[in-house]
Amino acid sequence: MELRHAVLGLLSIRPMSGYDLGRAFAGSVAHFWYADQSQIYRVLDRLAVDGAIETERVRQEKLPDRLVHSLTDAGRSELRDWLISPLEQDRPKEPFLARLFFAAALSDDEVARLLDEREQETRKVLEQLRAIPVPTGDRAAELQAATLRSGVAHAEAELDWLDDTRRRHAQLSDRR
Amino acid sequence: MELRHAVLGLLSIRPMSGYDLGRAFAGSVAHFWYADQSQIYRVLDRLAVDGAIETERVRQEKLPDRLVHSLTDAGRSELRDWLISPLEQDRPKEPFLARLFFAAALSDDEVARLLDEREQETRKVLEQLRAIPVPTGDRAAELQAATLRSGVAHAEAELDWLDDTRRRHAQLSDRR
DNA sequence: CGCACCTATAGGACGATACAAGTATATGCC
DNA sequence: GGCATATACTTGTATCGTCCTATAGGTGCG
Repeated sequence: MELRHAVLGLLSIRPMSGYDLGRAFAGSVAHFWYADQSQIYRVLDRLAVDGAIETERVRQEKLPDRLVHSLTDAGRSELRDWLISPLEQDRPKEPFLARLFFAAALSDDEVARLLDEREQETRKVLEQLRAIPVPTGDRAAELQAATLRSGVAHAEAELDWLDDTRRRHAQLSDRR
Repeated sequence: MELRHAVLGLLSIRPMSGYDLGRAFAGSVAHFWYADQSQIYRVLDRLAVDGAIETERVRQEKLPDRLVHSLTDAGRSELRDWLISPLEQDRPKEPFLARLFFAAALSDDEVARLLDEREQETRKVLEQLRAIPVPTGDRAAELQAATLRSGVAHAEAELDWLDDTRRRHAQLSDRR
């Protein structure tokens, strides 16, 4: 049900086509939400059936028509209800941490490689976050900017932790 | 497919019943993996069919029999292959950040409440992490302890970010 | 006895998801 | 024309995940 809310949220900002939504999930909200293309359209179908959105076909020159979706009052109301509802229960699934937890079967080199790979990914995420234009100007923009700062803070914490973990792991290797 | 790997990982530590696995997912690995009870048994069934585990019925006094599952060579090999395979692509789904991103429709109080609730959850997570006994003694234990330290580092980063975000939000409210 | 809780395992129904494949139009290049 | 890329939308299918339900045995309490 959660992609539904993310889509409602994006449509609250402005009316969008499925393709626009796909681009948003690949860009401006990629730091906190991923969505698969086929899922996006499925969610839109359901939202339309439920009366949460309405759809207008917009013709374009030299490009295929777009189906532009906008929130209905019901959709806006549903979004608001979700925003003020209790936070979801945290149900972590962290493959990297799982790998590290069970990594005793690996050699020191293999563990070091795992940590290196994680660092590379983390630095890449940090770059991507820094490439997202920071919204400015009003309260909505500030709230959006806060999500980017969260991403940066967590990536930086991860890099610090990686340094620490590498140091500890190296000491353990030396002692063995 | 990822719960499968987590189960293989746990069984690499020692043979366990489905119930034991359930307790591990609620306890010693809760900080990085959640698993639903019914999924656990389903995964075990599949692992057995695939030859990755073998199962022994163990009788107990005053308690029901247990079905204790242990890794086969194939299962151990599968786990190892996963551990050294490339890291999974990060596909975030962060309901809290989504809520914050789309929170312009909320009042200042409602936003503040959202941040408060997030803080409470984060403090709870921190407590839970601190309640997990820190494994010590060997390399495997150190790797496991590293995952706990990651959890703590991220929770602390989150609390810092919350302070900062609250401050910024308060300033914005004052200016409005 | 019923209830609560624990140990222990299993399945149903439904929705969500990942990954793959498909359709259509347009432009540019070989 | 075929291929690549972009814009735009759609569907198939197997698996996964959630939440609910069920079974069985044991202990302790009112």
